[in-house]
Amino acid sequence: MVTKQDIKDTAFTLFARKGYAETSTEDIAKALGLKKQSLYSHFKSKVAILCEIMQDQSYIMFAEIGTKIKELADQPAEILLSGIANVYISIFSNRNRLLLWKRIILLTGNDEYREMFSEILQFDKTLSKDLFKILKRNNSELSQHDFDYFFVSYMILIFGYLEWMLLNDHDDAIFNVVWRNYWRGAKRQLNLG
Amino acid sequence: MVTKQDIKDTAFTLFARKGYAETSTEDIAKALGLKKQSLYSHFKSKVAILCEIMQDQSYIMFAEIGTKIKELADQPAEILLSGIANVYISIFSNRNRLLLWKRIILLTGNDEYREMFSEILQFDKTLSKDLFKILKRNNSELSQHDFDYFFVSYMILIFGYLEWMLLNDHDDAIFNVVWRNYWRGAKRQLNLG
DNA sequence: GTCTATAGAGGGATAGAC
DNA sequence: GTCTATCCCTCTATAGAC
Repeated sequence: MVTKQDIKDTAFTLFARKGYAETSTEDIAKALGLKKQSLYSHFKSKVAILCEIMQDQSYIMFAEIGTKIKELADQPAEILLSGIANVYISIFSNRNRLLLWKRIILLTGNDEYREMFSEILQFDKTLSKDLFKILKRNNSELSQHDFDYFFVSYMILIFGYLEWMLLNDHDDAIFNVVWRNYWRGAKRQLNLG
Repeated sequence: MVTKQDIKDTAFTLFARKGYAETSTEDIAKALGLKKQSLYSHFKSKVAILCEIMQDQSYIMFAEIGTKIKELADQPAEILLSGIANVYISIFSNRNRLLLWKRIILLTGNDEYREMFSEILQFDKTLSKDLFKILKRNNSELSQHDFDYFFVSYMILIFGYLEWMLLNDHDDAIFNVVWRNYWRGAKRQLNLG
């Protein structure tokens, strides 16, 4: 017997590799040894499968990053920030997860799906607020303005590295070099250098 | 009368905003005031439209970056490298162009399209070779190994910023800050600092 | 929960008149 | 070069038997 989770796992892989529109309900069912009609006992529509998958995925991401922030809140800024960057990398070392997130970002370019995933993609707003509070604690001179500029370059580093991981495998040595060079500039933005 | 270029322009916009699979030949024809069957006098298939569009787009990109490299080959490294980064940004300030390129990268995750666009996406290999030659000219101590590490971080900066532009508009002030911080670390990688 | 049957819409593409 | 007519296929989804 096929469970809801089985369907989500299989659809996750297919949506990630082929794309949502390019994956038919028949593709999903076939991979599970089912007829496509049987999926409708578990989900009311195809898009409902994608929605549940993305809810699970965003929950995982929010939880992992939230945990790491709590764990490192009292550490020096570099430890905290490189720690969070490494959580992003560890989460998206799962190639299918990386592909699916990239696809979801582009789905929101389509009116039909814009509302559906916009909330999930706003996580950086939450992260920005949390980080500012923590960094301000150890450095009361830090202005919102300076932090905002820093945060953009921090996101660019992370998303740039994730983009690179689309075409290359993650490589700790490379990321460490990239991080060290990045941090040399960033710590000045945070008035730490 | 509708020209081939009209069809490419309209399809370009629709493919970029909705996605290739999500755009039907009828969508394209309707936007042009045509019946979908009329497109087949100009193109032999739907995918042929996408291929021609991407050939045009890659030609534009290769030409603009190639021209800038020649123009700045004798300038100091920072002028050359920030100049090329700015050409990328200027090219992809066209939001539809940025969306379409991101979609093409993901299309190659689909077996059906892998071969079709893999060549276009290898441009960074050419760029890497050209830049190494130029930088080596002014700094004969530069090793391939050091350059490779530098080049990864350079691509991460550019692609990270393009990713950021997906969700925000380009902002010269922000890019300049990001670039300055980046360059502080990068010039050491190139033994210039 | 899985199946068969089927609805009903929309997809890409071709033939041939004008 | 654009049209109408048409083909054949695939798609999502529902109804109802087991």
